[in-house]
Formats: sequence, C-alpha cells, structure tokens
Amino acid sequence: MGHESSCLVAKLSHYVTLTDADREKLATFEKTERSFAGGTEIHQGGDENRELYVVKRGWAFSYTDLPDGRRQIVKIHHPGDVIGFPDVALKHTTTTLRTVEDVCLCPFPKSALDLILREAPRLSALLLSIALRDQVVFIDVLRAMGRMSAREKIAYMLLDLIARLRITNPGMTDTFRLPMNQGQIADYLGLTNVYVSKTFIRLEQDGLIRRHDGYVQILAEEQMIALTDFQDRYAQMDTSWFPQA
Amino acid sequence: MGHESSCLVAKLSHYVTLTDADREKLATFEKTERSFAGGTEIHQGGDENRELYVVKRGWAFSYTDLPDGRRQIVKIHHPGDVIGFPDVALKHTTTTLRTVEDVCLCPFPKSALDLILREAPRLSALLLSIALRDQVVFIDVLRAMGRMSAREKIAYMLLDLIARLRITNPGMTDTFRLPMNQGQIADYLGLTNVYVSKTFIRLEQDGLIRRHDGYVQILAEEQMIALTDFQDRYAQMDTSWFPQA
DNA sequence: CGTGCCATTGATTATCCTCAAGAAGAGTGG
DNA sequence: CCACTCTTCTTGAGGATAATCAATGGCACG
Repeated sequence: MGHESSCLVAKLSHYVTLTDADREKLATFEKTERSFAGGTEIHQGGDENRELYVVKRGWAFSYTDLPDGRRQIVKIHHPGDVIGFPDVALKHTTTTLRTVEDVCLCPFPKSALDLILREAPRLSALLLSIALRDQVVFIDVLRAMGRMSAREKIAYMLLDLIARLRITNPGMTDTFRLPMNQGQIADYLGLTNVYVSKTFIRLEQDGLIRRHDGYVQILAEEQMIALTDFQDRYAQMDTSWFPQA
Repeated sequence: MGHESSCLVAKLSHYVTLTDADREKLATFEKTERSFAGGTEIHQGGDENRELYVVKRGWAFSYTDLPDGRRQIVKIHHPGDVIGFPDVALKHTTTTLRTVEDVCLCPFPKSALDLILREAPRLSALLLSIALRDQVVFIDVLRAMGRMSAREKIAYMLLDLIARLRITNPGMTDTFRLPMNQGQIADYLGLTNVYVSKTFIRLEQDGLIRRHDGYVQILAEEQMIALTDFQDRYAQMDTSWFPQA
C-alpha cells in the first residue's frame, strides 16, 4: 500500500481498469494528508459542510450516540476506504469519526466529486456502484443485528473484516490484527463489553477462532460461513453495465 | 400521484427542479407497468440479472432470510420509490421482494442508468445523492436495531414511515394507513409478533398513539421524536455541490 | 510503584422469546 | 344465513439470552 499508487487506486483497481485520466482525477483526492493519534475525535456528528477523507493508514470508525449515551458504531474504516461518503447527500455530518489507532487521512472537498460526475462517467458509475454495494453491506449488517445471536454476530463481524482486508492485502490468509477493544466491538454489534468477552471465550473454546496479542485467527472459516450465511460482497461487483471508456 | 406526472418525478422534484430533458429520461423508467396481488413474491434473493422497479401504487417490502428461516425485512417500499437500486452493484439480487397489498410496478432495465450517467450529470448527482441518503437512513435503522428497546423501535418505525409518506402526500397530518401485519413489523424491527402486539398496546395505553382499522394516529409526535432522537432525512438534501444544469 | 485501561469472572436481573390457547374478523361454500 | 376455515391480534405462563452490577487481575505507561 502505497508510495506511487495510493490505497484508493489499489482498491478501485480491484474492480475496473483505470485510465491514466482516472488516476489523475483520483490523485486530487489524496493531495494533502494529515496524521492523528489513536483515540482522536476527528469530527463530530452535526458538524457542517465537512470534507471527505481517504484513509491512508490505520483504522478508524464512525458512530452515533443516543441522547442518553448508548453508542452505535456504524462503520469501521480501513486503509483505502473513503470516509464520509454517505454524508455527501446531507448538509450536516450524521456520525462522529474517531481513530482506533494512529491514523493518516487525506481530506478532500465534496466538490471534487462534481468534477468526476461531469467528466468521468465510467468513474461516476464506479463511485455509484460502491455507494450501492455499501448499501448491500449495511443490509447484511442489519440482518445480523436484527436476527442473529451474539455468537453469530461476532462470527459475522470477523468474517466481514477479513473479507475486506483481503481486498487490499491479497497475501492474507486466516489471521489478522484486530485493534479494537471489546467495548468498541460491543458498540458495533449492539452488545455489551462483558458479553463480547464471554462470547469470544466460547468461540475460542469451540475451536472456531484463536486470539493472541491483538490478532485473531479464523480456525474454521467454512463453519463460520455456514453459521452466519456469510456472503462476500467485496470480492466482485457487476461492472458490465458501465459506460464504455 | 399520477396521470401525467409520475410519483418518481414527484419525489425527485422535491429535491431539484427537473428539466424537460430530465423528465423525458425518467419517463423511460415508467414506460411499462405490471400489477401484482397482495402477498405475491415478485423475485427471489439470488436471482440473476434483475430489473429495477418504480412503485406506482401500493406497499411492498424486501427481505432476506437466514437458512433456518429467521427473516429480516430490510426495506419498505412506497409509491415513488425505486426498488432494487442497491443490487445494481452486484450480479445477483440480494433480497426477496414481496407485496404487502395490491401493487402496481414499472419495471426497467439496469442499462437505463447508463444513459443517465453519460448524458445527465445533474440527474446522476441526484441519483448518487439518493443512494447516499439511503445509506444514512440505513445507518439510522442500524442504530435503532442495535441500541433501542422494543418500545423505541416501534416509535422510530412509525416516525420514519410518516416522514416518508409526507414527501409525496404533503397534505398528511398525524394519521396514516399501516397495511403491514404485526409479524411483518416484527421482522422489520428484529422482534416477534407477540412482543410487537404487547408493545403496541403499551404505546397506546401511554397515549403516544392510537390505532383503528389499519390506521395509526401519532398523538405525541414531539415526545416520540425525543424518545428516539429521530432525524428526518427525507425533507431535505444538500444539492449545492451538484453540477450546473 | 501507582494509575488507568482492558479483559475476565460471577451473581443477579430484565427484556424479549417461546409456546399455547383463545377471540375477533374476513372470506368461502353449502 | 350459517357453519367453517384462515388469518391476525391478544393474553398468559415460563424460559433464555443478554444486560447490569461489581470485583479481580494483567498489562502498559508515566
């Protein structure tokens, strides 16, 4: 993940062949970069007129709170992800953005999208497709939240994370670093930190996973896929209907 | 809702002024129409190469099942909605579409989007915005599913439905028809039909709502908004960054 | 060597589910 | 017009999953 080629270009190239003109336009998204320490709040929900970010390094997440403090983490951001895309539709930010660890982000203004839409129909189609694919992913999460047990939810989350990480790290096998703590995992899955702990231990005892120093190893991926009816939405998209280059 | 102006045009016109060229392109979405009886399965999750639909009349919903039969309703469709938009990104349908009552739909092919993206940047921006706005809506639902009690979930659902219906029916006040049964509401909110019944009764006893012959009346909208921290995502969008006409 | 964060563990509680049965209403056929 | 069925909503009893509360130990960090 990159010196010359950015993680964004790497991620998008997974789906279509980008022309030099496309790469040039995308490069404007990563002109500037800013670093943040772990546990930093980068912007708050309700802020106005925000920028978008491309993640260059590190994990972050977006969350919303209920007035009484209950928290829901809504999206976990990895390198190559675009943060804040959904908020483009609205005048105000809907979620708060917080870093999990030390992070490097590339901010860019909404108006950069305008250029893409006017001049690059093929890239527009790709951006639209990613927005729509993300909707499908949200639908999958919704199903997990509404109808899965705690055990299934955690299995689902682990499968989802590893599927996403494999897109940009093709060498990855069955082990990945999980820098989030159990309170954050609980806020993502609609559980409590205590119950996440207990459920992780059961998953380990049942031989589905193993944990060591912040890493998770998936021992029985097939079994976990069956348990959660997991579908990988990241590996491929339908680009057949795109405008020609 | 429509003879000359379609519900789709009506819904989109709420956000931007459409040119005649725009209307003409959108009209291709509603060239043909098909009617379905209530309780019909229109297409199954996993089907290939599907069409999109504009809803002309009646309610429908999209759902996914887990292998053991647990069901999650993912989206409730009203007149003017485009059904199947998220699936454009993928080769196969992700959800099953079922009618709630007698329904009239206008099917159109994916490729119609291609035309828009190539020739109508402003309309492209609007479609992209709607896709992104729908993501925000999914995020709101996610928060409800993850962190709200049954009582709050139902209140949230009712507020969401009435906010959506108000877009196309500006005359609507505090009462609307809710043609879904309690099992379907349960499948939407991640509850059971029994508990939905009990919770509805409590809401009624507490004077928040009233029910009569399939209609729901919101008696204490302010209180319910406070209870659920409800945000109306439908009333306005940020169109300021759109390409000029 | 404190201090703070985090994971773990146990005891208790509550929300919501499961199972079961009954009532009200709509539609059907005789 | 009257059974009859079917669906939906309601009600109650009992149970399970996950929450809450509280305490402990490990580990990193200053």
